[in-house]
Amino acid sequence: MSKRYWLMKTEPDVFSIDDLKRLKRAPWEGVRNYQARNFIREMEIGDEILFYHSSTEPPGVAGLAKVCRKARPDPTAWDPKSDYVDPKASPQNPIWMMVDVEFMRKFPRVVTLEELKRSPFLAGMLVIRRGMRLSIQPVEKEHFDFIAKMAEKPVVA
DNA sequence: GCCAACGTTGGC
DNA sequence: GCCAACGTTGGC
Repeated sequence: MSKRYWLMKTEPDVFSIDDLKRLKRAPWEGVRNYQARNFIREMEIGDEILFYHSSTEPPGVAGLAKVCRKARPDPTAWDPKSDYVDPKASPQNPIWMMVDVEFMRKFPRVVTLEELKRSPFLAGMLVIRRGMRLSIQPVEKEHFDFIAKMAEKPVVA
């Protein structure tokens, strides 16, 4: 199975690229959407991730990470103290899964959602679609590479 | 803070 | 199984 590419959204107030840089590796907890969960199941070690900051100003891709541990049950689903608790989940029926992710790098600048929308090359990316709330999305390698390059260049006005 | 878009829930 | 009501996401 060849390497795949993903975009993963997080609110930086909750978990940011700086948090991952400090921790080096971390479990990606709290995914509570079936479509996103199914993508988590497909992830392989070494898959690369666009680390996307949402609900912040500006929203955009803040850096890169990679999958460093395959999917396993997300124990926060049955932790009553967790914000992500789901009464239907239990150790016998975990429902929700998580992978561990490893820091690769923080971009010298955020590649903003606005820039992604403006780039003809990136037309068709899921993240720029109106109403797209999916927190984990597959990404084309060409788009992934292009965004990594954008991060190294100044914003085109 | 607003609200469009979408997912989930639950009555029927 | 339909679909209205409700809750959440996340850009703006």
